[in-house]
Amino acid sequence: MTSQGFPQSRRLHLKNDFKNIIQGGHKIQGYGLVLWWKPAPLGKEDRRMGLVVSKKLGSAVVRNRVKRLLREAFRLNRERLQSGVDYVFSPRSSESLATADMAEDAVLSLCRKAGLVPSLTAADVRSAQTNE
RNA sequence: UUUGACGGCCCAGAGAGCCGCCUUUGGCGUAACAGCCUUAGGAGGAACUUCCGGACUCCGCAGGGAAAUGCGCCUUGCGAAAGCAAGGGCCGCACGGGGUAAAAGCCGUGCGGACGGAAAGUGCCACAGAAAACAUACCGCCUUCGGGUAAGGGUGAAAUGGUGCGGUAAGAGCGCACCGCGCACAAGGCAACGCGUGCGGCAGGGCAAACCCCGCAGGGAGCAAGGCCAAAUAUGCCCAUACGUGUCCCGCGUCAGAGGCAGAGUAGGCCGCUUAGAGUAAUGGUUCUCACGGUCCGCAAGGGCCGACAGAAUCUGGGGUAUGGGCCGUCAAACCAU
RNA sequence: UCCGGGAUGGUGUAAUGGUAACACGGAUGCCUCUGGAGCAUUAAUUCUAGGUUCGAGUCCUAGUCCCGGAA
Repeated sequence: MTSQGFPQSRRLHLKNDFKNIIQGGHKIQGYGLVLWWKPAPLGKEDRRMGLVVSKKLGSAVVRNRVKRLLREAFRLNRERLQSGVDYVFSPRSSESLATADMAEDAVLSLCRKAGLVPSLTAADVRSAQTNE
């Protein structure tokens, strides 16, 4: 079950990374989210993910809640997403991301819309999970 | 017993499975990271607010004084300080009693009070009004026509004490009684204060959360404080080599910079920093069982749904605010029993 | 995290403690054949709650929200 782990190397935490992805990557909105994505630098086959949460979203409790749900949604569905890509999510509405199911739906739907969910891979992963 | 008000105290659901996160112990692993196994720990009563303190750090500073600024009834206790608590005094408001022609003074209960000074000075007091503090005072009243007067009228938040009797040309503390007020003495009290006695016909409007005066406190900034290490680039110095001078060496001079050093210091890193200790920021997700509370459905058994306020960032003492539940005490009302 | 500043019609700004003013915009009416222009009228919990004061947008206290600075 190591595929579901979410160590620090799979997260974005440098200011320059965020700058590059947001300014030089693709952008798509929907489901109460904004997603920027960009192919990762050479040699990085994994999927990395970052979060940008504005203070306008709500109090510290609300912001923490949304961050945790989005992190969980990404962690559980990481294998379905296109590899070798850096993802940056920014929630715009706390109401449309109130529960874990909603956050998972939003992340998957938005990535599918962006063409970042290879359908074959998704089926493979699903069958692999049921086999386990 | 129930409900409500006030005051005080306590908790901030519990257990288990799976998937994860942060810090950390000991190993494996790596050039160094990464990664894997393992040990221990991981949000609050308000962590919120940033309204007052303190520690700590840097800057300033001989000593003294003053200013900005803040605080302000008294005593005691706790405290480093801010502040908190208890008791007392005085003032205001409400209710009740008593009193009166009607009030007030008086007594009791409850609630509230940022509660030193307005006879040190300055300033402001709209509109209305004759006049808002300096009285040559309007209408009026009286008159011996020089003047006297502040009763009555009206304005206003506020008008140079109030009520009654006497008195007078008309009036007026002009005189008297009661009340109010000021000053002195003063039983008592640690004190704030003040039982009471005497004197004074009355000085005196309000605002100091206006400037100000008095007393007390009182340097400034804040962990993004501050300290350490330190690429690149620029600067300075040294210097192998090269060139010039010179017959040659030493020496002197010049250019370039492969090299070395220097102080300052940017990017960056570390310390400050924590038996939670981050630097895109951990403390989570999900399933089951039980408990508590609320709500809905149901005659009932039972079942469904929901779970307050809120998230550490140098540490720490208070104040304030938000909020779910429980316990205790006091008071009030209703019901039941005697 | 630490430290500053602010809040007045829909918007941008005024207002020695004394009737909340101005510009633009909105609505209604007049004028016009209709529209524009013009004229008239109209709309404010001065962020909220207490307090000081005769009287508070202004002074004081507490809270809410917004903006800014510091690596």
